[in-house]
Amino acid sequence: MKKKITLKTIAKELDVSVSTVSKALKNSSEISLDTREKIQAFAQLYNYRPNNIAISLKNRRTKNIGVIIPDIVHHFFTTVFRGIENYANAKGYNVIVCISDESFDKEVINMELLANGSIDGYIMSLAAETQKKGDYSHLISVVDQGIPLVLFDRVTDQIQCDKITINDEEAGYLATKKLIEGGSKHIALVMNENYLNVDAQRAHGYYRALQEAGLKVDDSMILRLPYQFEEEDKSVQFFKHIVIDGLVSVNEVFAIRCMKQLQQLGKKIPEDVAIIGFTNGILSQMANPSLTSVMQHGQRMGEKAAELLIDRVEGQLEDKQMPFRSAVIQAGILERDSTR
Amino acid sequence: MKKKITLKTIAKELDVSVSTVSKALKNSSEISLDTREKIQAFAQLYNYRPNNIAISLKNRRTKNIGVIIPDIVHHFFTTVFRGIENYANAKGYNVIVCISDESFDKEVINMELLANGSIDGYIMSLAAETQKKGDYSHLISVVDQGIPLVLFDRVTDQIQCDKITINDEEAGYLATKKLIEGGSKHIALVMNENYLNVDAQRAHGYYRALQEAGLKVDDSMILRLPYQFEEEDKSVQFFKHIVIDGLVSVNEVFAIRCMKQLQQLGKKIPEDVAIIGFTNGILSQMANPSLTSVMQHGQRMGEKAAELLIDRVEGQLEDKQMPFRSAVIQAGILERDSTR
DNA sequence: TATTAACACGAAACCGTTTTCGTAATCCTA
DNA sequence: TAGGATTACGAAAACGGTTTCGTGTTAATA
Repeated sequence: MKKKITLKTIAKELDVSVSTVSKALKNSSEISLDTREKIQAFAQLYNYRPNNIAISLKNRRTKNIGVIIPDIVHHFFTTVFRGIENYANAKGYNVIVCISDESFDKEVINMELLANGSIDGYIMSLAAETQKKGDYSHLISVVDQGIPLVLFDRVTDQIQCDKITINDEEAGYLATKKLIEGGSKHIALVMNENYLNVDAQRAHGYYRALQEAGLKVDDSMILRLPYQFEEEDKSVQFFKHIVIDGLVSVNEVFAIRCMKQLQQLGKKIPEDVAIIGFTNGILSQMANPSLTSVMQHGQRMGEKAAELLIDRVEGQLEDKQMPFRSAVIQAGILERDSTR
Repeated sequence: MKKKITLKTIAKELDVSVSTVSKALKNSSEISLDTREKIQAFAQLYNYRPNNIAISLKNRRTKNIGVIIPDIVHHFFTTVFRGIENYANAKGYNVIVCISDESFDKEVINMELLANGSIDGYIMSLAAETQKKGDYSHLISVVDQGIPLVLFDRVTDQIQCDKITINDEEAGYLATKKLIEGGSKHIALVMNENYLNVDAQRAHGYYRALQEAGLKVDDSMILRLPYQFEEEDKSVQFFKHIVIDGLVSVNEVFAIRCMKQLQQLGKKIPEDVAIIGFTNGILSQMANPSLTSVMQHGQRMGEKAAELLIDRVEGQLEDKQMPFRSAVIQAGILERDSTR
């Protein structure tokens, strides 16, 4: 087992000072070519790599970014994460991930865990519980300390920071309009039983489209589901009692779950009921019939989030004053076989 | 914006030495009760938190673990990751994730990125390209340096380290046997076109089950697919030319893809063709009919991997000599509606 | 030949902790 | 009251780098 090699080791071995070694390895012209070559050769031979931690301490920055997301087993977050990782790695940053599991407490603990110098900034999407509770003190504290923070998808007005979302209201509107254009008149909306700002936005769009088309807006057409699948699902009762010919879902999981139940009730998709979901994941692709869905461009969102964060982190180094930015990614509809 | 507060700040403010502050905050009896209380109160008031980086440098350990996986948009890896994160966080460790994207070069770069003190150890699953290439020098180098390494799922005999897998051969055997017991006689096997040790193991099990049942083993019954979906899929031709009544797939994505194509050819599942897949993900649950599958217990695997790694990291601190361990998680079959 | 400039390198401070060791001041004991 | 023991704290080294500022030696200039 090889021992770790440090500047000190090299210095001792070559009988020069630590500073000389450091400079030589940076190819500083302050050091004679002879010495430089000798030191570099030695370092190469023993495969010297500077200790990141020491450099972090010295520079007061880690080149790590912290990502806190509600869930990882979820196609949308997974694609966002891939985007973040992509961009960050290209810029020489590492990504530390924590999962809040939709829990407020876990979110707070995770932020604490990363707070003390482990990272240069956060990228987050709020836990459902946090949004419900409306308690953002942990975020405020971070922002107060001047630690860069980027919020994506599940954002809040309560915090002043960089944000990145899709145009949820409009996407909800367009999705609903798509069904209306296909001839649907009784359109259900399926959303999370927990309050989420994105769901609320999408619901606005849904309402707007209905009103514009002169269709009746009726709260009994709204189905709220838990994210975890339960056997005696509320949706079973819902579909038995409510007659619909269209369905908008705020995510693909609910859409597919509902599609299956409608099929079991003998409905044909899209002939009897047209369905459109959010999140264009593997589930949407593989469903039978495949699901028309709103593309959220998760990867692009992740890349943009990382870009905003790293911009700010590096801006801070030069004492640059930057206003907070809000980027909006335009969602698009990918038409497949579940709509007409 | 609040300035960062350090031991030095406190020391200066309270007119004591840094060492006194440090000890007082650890409640050392070396410091008088009076002074201790004063310092603790001050620290509390200004919300002092020790700098993790400085502690890492001092302790020569980071409490970070590096995870390198081929893909994150993949249910199995995602659940393993959740298990790792779970266990690690509970032990006070952070998780840094890198994605190799099945590429050898990226794997090497990612390892390098984390190599120099950023983490206390690695948890990895090999990229397809790495397994194909058979070049493990980057892993050898890590092991040589005495950095703990745990390999999961996609492992190799070439490296001496802790490993964790499922009983792939047997799972392949049982899956195939399940179809045979359901009456299937012409069973296809679908696997990745890239070489993966897990696929090879599962294929062994498949062969063994066929032989045991006296069924013909025929390489034309093996379909190799790219992980990325392509429109003019090889499988189309395959299913047109080969008559089958059973299908074993090494993952759920291939299984669902094939199921859909068979359905389009007018086959009934499971009456005409029974299907069983690996990876019990959301896709399997939501498919129509739902997919019988081999549960890989990804989360448990992740937890176990983290346990092995942290054990070794902390064992190293006490100079404990530990033999390398290989844990095997028993896979199980979850029967749903795609088999008879 | 005296003065200065250029060159090549080292000492030391610094980043924020922890920890060992030393030492004044007080206390107890014989 | 001299002696050792105890208490309460500080100085300094260490972790592994970077960087500023000297400084001794040689080379160039007047």
